[in-house]
Amino acid sequence: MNIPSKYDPVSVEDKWYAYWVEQGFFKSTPDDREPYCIVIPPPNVTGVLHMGHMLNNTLQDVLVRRARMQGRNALWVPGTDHASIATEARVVNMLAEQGISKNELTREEFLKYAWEWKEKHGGIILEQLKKLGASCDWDRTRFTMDEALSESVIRVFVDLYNKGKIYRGVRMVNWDPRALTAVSDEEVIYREVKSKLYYVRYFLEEGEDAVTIATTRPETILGDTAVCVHPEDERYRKFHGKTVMVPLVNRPVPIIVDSYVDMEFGTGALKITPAHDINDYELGIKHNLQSIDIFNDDGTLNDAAGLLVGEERFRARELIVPELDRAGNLVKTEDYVNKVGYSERTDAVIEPKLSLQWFLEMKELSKPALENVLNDNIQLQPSKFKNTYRHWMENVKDWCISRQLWWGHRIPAWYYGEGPNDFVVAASVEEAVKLAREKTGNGALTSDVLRQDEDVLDTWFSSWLWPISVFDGIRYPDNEDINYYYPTNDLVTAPEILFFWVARMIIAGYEYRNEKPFDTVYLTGIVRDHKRRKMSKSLGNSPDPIELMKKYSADGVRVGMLLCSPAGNDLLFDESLTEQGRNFSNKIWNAFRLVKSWKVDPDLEQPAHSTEAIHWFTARINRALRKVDDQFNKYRISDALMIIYRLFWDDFSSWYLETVKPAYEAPIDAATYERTIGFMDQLLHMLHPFMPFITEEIWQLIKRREKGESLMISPMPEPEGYSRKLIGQFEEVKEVVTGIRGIRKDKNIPPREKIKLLVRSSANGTYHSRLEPVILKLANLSHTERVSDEPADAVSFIVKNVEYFVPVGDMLDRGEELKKMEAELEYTRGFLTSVRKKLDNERFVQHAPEAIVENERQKLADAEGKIAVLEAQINRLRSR
RNA sequence: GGGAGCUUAGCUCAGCUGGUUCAGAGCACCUGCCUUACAAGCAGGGGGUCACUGGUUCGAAUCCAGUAGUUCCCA
Repeated sequence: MNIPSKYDPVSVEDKWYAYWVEQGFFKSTPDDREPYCIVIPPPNVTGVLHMGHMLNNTLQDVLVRRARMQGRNALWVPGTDHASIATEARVVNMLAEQGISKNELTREEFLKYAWEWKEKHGGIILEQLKKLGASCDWDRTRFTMDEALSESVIRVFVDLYNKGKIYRGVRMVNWDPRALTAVSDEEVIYREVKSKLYYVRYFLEEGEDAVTIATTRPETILGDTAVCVHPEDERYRKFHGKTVMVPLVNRPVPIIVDSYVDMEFGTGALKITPAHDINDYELGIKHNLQSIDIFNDDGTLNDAAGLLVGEERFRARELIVPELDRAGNLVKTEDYVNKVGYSERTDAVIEPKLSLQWFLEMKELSKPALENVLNDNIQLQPSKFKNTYRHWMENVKDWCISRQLWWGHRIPAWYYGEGPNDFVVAASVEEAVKLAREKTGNGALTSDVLRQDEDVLDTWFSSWLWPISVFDGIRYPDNEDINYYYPTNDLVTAPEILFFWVARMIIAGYEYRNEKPFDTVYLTGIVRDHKRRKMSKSLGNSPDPIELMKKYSADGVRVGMLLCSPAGNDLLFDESLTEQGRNFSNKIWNAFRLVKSWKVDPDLEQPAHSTEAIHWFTARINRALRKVDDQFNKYRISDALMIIYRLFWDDFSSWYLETVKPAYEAPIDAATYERTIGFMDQLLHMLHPFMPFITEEIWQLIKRREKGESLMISPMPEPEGYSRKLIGQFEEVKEVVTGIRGIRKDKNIPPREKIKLLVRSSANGTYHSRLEPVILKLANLSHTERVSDEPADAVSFIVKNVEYFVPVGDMLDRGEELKKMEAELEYTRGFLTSVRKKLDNERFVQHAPEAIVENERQKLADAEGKIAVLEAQINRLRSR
């Protein structure tokens, strides 16, 4: 077999992915095994793969592949969400390019375009995930607007409404004047902008006195209904209870007193516009103030403003300033930097606006969701997010679930009149007619008079059901799938959506299944560039994942992502990481090539060094298996990978293979060969969840495999007991070998030149002669000799309590040797002193645990022994 | 403005309930090697007052308080 010296991932990846799909290895149906289930955080149907998805989905694939190999019935459910605002914006833009305006279209016509767009572009991201190796059960792909899922959403809405949890009300919402819709708090992005602070004088109704306020939004003065000061602010004590006149419109408004006001900010006096500021709104309710809405939906001023009617809000700001100046109200203007909210979708400045929306009451619903995270029934990884979660849940606000859009789940409310309560909520028009007849007492009422609400539901109002609705558990709460897979096991997602998705799924889980939706939430970091900037399209600092995979292979990119991704910490992505991943692939490939190149001679005896290396590596691999288990239990995927990385690269390649490797073109004994193949097999298993492609390729090549066999469904090795002592002894061997190599390098003794090693070990010394063959092989020694005296002209080093000497003849530099030894002597003496100090301290001996004290005594003895040896050596060198 | 977190090697991070020579890993760096698996590599090596100040303790990177810097969440 001709195996190329460089691994070529391109053909390999497509080949094995196709094979896995064709063999149905990703599929899962309920059976009597223990299930392991992940539901994908559904990416936007408008989305294309970015680095955040890469990280997130790599992690999910690692978890699900590992669980599958551990014998669990593993299912990863893929899908997308409909992304109401993003998709609608996308479709509106596309239509605009064709010269079609949305308001020329009927709802039905628009939706037809939207569905066409979805069919054409909606699956891109899922196709891209296949390149990454994602082992999703594609037959179970779901979309939040699939019939079953849509019906579930509507049912839930009706149910919550009937439970009195959903209400319709006027509230302050984040209004996007360009998209003409309310957006949720989470869809508002705050940015610092340079603006101005205007100081404006409000004259008292009676007398000449005035109160000066500072505002960034002078145009809203027209909607002012109070001025507020702090109760303890001496400057304004005399104004309590007085009335001031709103500038320009001369409306008398009260001066109210509230400790909400920040005395340090501006002048310490605050103008109150309940209709256009959320804090003012709350103060308005508290103090029973009038609320005057001066804006139209598109952000222009309306009749209620009284002035500048029809002007756009920012134009109005420019216009009102000179007016205020002319009227003698403007005191001064200052430059000021403040944070302004922008719509995530349209980038329009968000206008706080009172509007009639649908809300879900959260207080009661969220109780079990809070409780079960705090008591770790649901675990957040890392747990630091518990604090944040609690903070949010304890202050949870009602959820505005309506959006003024067409793309999405249309609100199932049906109006039959103009009154505020002239509506019914029902899953179908037939049901609505029935309810409306009951409610009105008009038995002749027909569907003709019913008008369905024009708005749709927030996208999260469908994705909060995701872990249930992908199994159709809302419509059929007792079906086989939901009973088997729910609650799911791990959810992997970004902390950014902890509240508006994760928390809400937990809420829905308890409400509709009376059970958590998942055991553990693994929160990933945010992918940033090496300058800590978030990766974004507009900055152009995000590599294209598909290109990256072409360049470094899917396995390489997976490893690169994982190497830098401790849970919950941001990861600073750099291409050098994927390069490291690719290099690792190549390392694995070459180890495979080496093993594969060996010719077995069945008559050959197993050399002692191989026997010992096999014992050692068996212990080593079992220790690694145990450590990996431990890291996975703690969701430290990055560390788990690093353990395997080092196991393969250092222990297996640099130590084990170098020990058992036969001389060039010499054959290997059968026993060693078999064990080596066995180790390779175990290592491939351990690596597979991280690097599925290269491991499958090698696994298929290393032995003859039958059709239908695959590493991905082959059981993961389980850790067995191992000898810690053996590992420790081998560590000493490594030190000896390294010591000899160091001397070779120092003295320019070529690696190929055989040298001898002299060993001096006292009776209680720990020279492990059983492992000597390993030293002979790795250090390329002719032989070793036990000595009792110090040999002349030799460079020495000490490992544990054994002295080693490499004779170097006249190459010995006495001065240098002395210096080295004296330095070591000095260090050891210092060490001894610190140990003595501890042991001389009676309180230490009394208070510290016996094991610790005993250990200090051992350290003392070791150090004393070492000092004696060093002193003797130094004297010897000096006397020559 | 309220809350949470972080600060350990040039970079990114481990370091659990204080105690094994506890100051670590990976990458980067330096030196020598194209040694017939691998230069995408091999061998060897240097590098940190654990942000600062104080406290608790026989003992602190680890616990407590304060200070500085920094990030995130909420408003």
